[in-house]
Amino acid sequence: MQIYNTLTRRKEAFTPIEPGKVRMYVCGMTVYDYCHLGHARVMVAFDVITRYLRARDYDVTYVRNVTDIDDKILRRADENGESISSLTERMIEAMHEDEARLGVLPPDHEPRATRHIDDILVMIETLIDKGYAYAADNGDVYYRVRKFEGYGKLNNRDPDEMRAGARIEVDENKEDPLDFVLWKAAKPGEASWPSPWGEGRPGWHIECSAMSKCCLGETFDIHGGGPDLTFPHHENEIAQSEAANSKPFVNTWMHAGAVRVNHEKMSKSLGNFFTIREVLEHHDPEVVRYLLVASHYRSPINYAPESLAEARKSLERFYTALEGLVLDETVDAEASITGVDSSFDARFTAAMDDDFNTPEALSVLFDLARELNRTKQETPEKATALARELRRLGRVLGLLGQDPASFLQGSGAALPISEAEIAAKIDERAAAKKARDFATADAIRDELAALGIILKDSREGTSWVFERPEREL
RNA sequence: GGCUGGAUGGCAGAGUGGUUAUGCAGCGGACUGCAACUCCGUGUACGCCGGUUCGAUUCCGACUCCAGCCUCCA
Repeated sequence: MQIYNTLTRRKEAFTPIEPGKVRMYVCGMTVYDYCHLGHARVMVAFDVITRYLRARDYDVTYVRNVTDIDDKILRRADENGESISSLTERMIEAMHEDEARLGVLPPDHEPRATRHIDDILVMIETLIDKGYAYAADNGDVYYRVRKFEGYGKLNNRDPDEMRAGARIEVDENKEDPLDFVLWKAAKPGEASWPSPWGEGRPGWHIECSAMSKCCLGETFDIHGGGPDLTFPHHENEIAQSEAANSKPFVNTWMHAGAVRVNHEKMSKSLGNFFTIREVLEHHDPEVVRYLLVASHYRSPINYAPESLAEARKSLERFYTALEGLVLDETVDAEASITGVDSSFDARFTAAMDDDFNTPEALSVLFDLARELNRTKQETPEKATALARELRRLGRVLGLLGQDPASFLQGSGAALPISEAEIAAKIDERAAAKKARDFATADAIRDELAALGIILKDSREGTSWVFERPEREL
C-alpha cells in the first residue's frame, strides 16, 4: 500500500510500526459552531481510510480530538450568554449527529482538551526542563522555536526566512517572534486551570501533542487533518512532541484537500461556508458523502449545487442496478475484503492501495454495475452475486448501504403525494394501458413526472423514482 | 516575497512515455405502444513555449494562470 506523506511530499510504501496495527490521529473540531462541508471532507476522508484499512485487516485505532477550550469558544459562549460547557456539549452533540448522518463511523477515542489538562501540564514541564520552553513574566509559557532544529520540516520552511517576512506582531513577552504559546495566562473571570505558572489554559497546539501521546504513544503511524493545519499547527506539534519525547512523532502525515466555493476556500473567516446540516435539509446524506468520495481525498473540490445533482444521478445508477435483487443484508460494514477472488475486487483493491484512490475505485464499481445490469435478465444468480459484491465494496467507501427502492424514492424525503396515491395512479395507468388507452396512461405519467415522480416500467411491473426539485444549496 | 499544490474532452474527475478511465450531459442504435430504466455504439481531451525520446498529456526546464499556507480557520 502506498500513501502520500505530506512530510516527504511523495508516495511511500506504508508499513505500520507494529505489524497489523495502525495508530491514527486526526485533528478534530473546535466546537464553537456547527460543522461545515470542510469539516465533512476531513471526517469522510479519514472515515474512508479507516474503513479501508480495516477491510484490509489492519487493526486500526482511530483517535480524533475535540478542542473544547479556546478563544473563539470563550467569545461565542459569552455572546450567547451560555456557559462554555453548555456551548461545547451542544456542538459536540450536533457534530455527532452530522457525522452519523454522513455515515461516518465514530472514532475509537475522542479525547477532549479539557479532560487532558494534566497530560498537557506534564508535557509543558518537560519542555521547560529540557530548555524548549520558558515561562514569561505575564504568566504565559512559550515554546522556544529556534531551539528545535527541525522546525519547518513539514512545510519546507526556514525559520530565518520566516522571520524576514513575518507579519507577526512583536510580543514583548516572547524571546522571539516565532515562539508560540503553550500555556495562556487567564484574564480575570476567564475559565482557567491551576498550573505552576498560575491560572490559565492550554494553547491549541500542545493539546494535540498531549492527547495523541496519551491515546497512541510517542510515535504513531498516521497523523491527519485539514489542509490548513500544516502550518503552524502540525509544525508546532512536531516541535513539541519530538522535543519532549526525544522520538520521531509521526511516520505518515496526511492532509485532506480544501472545499472551495467559487474557487475560494470555504472557511469560517471568509464566511462563505455551508454547514452540513443546512445542506442535508435538501439532500440525501449519501449524496453529499458521494460527492466527497468522488474526488481524491487530497484534491481540492469546488462546491456547487449542480455537483450534488450529478452525485445523485451517479448513485441512482448504482441503486437502479441493485434494485429488485435479493441482497445480503448481513453485509458487515467492516468485513474483510482480502482474499476475495474477483477481478473487480482486485481492481478496487489496487485503486485503494494507491493512496486511497476513491475515484478510481468508483470507476470499478461502475464497471461492476454495468456487468450486473447485463446479467440481470439471463443469469439472475450471477447478478445477485455481483450485486452483493457491489454492495460490499460500496460499504468500504461507506456507500450503497440503503435499500435501493428507498434511496430511489427519496430516502424518506417528504413526497408531494403519498405512496398510496402513487400506487393508485400506477394501477390506474396500468388499467389504461391494458385497455390500450395510451392517452390516459401518458397523462397519468406526465402528471406524476410534474411532481418529480418518474415511472419506470419493467417485466416485473412499474417502479418509480423521486427526483427532488432543484434547490439552492 | 517564501513555501505547497494544481491546470485533462460540454461539465465533474482519475490516470498513463506509445493501446477504452469513470460518471453526468449529447448523438446514433436496441428494448418500449411512446417514454423512463437498461444494453450496444459514439468524443483527433490533456494551459503555453522549449528540451530529452523513435514517440510526451505523461519526464525535464522556462512561462502564464489558479488555489492554499506564511495570522484564528478542517
